[in-house]
Amino acid sequence: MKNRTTKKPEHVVMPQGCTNFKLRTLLRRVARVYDAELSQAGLKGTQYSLLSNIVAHGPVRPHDLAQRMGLDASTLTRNLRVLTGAGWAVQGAGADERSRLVEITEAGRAKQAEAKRHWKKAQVALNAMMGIDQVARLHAMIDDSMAKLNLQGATGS
Amino acid sequence: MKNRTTKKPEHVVMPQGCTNFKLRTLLRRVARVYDAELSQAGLKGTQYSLLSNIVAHGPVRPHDLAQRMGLDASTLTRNLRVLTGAGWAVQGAGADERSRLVEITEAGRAKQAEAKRHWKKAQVALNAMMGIDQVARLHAMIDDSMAKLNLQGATGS
DNA sequence: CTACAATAGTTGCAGGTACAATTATATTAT
DNA sequence: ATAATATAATTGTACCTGCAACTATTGTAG
Repeated sequence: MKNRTTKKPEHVVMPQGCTNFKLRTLLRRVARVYDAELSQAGLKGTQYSLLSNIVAHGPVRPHDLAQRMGLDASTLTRNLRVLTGAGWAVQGAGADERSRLVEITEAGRAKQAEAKRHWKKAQVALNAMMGIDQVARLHAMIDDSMAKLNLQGATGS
Repeated sequence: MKNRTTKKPEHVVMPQGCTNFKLRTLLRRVARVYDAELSQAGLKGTQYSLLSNIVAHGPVRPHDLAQRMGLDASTLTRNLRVLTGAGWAVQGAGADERSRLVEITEAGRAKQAEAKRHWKKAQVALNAMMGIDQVARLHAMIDDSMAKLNLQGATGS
């Protein structure tokens, strides 16, 4: 008899389970890989991301930084506090009296460079564990998902 | 002339960017959809997941619950505290003197049932925003990724 | 000029997360 | 039986996260 599974159906199955939970679980698992490696440079994955973003796009206003990273402004305030406390970034005066400008310090630039080597090792390790094709497809899917969600989230007025 | 793109290449592009950061950003965005809806039942997405897991698999040992959900045991201790504090779950004596048994209460069962309607609305909303095929593919990719990561993570000795 | 609205950043609150260390109990080797 | 080891849960510490409310400043309508 013919194998039914070989005839792939156009009608895709309804998604089973909770996207939120699945995503959360995967993030926890993935973050462990990065955190284990980055801890050797004294950083968490979140801190590395923030530091790198400042290196790449600073000097920058907190507001724009939060926007770019998809963070709540209040979260950024606190995450930034860790970096400034370590002397890796500073808050200067902005064009406005109400805004500031976040800048990287020399120590911050050095720390980011050091941590980048560890980040690379973690990324390569993940690529090896998941398969490089799978990682590339995951990235593409995340990018696409973000684009669609941000479209819907924008106030269309 | 022939279209080059129709000849799909075996060599896939190197993944660009940081999987950890991308995943984290997407989770934050997705969690907003669920949390906004679930807040109408007085729950966070994480609490709903935990509550549902206890409903589905309880009575259960904290250790097994943490394992099943991919949570650190210490995290579970604290997350559980929220549910027991609200009277949605209780910790009974386990078979052992060192272990416990987590059980749902009637109030907990009712709350989960109430919250499930909101969860469903959030999931349907996400399906609509991202496209149902995309969500199904994302789920499949997450499941596959988790399987590969957990294989590598297991101590092969 | 003044009331009102928009923008930028912070704080209060509540909770999520994990690693290291600790406490208590149970199992196993000698 | 006792010491060494393994298992289960918790606590200490530090950080991540977002919503609501607040302060301060800037922009705008009257």
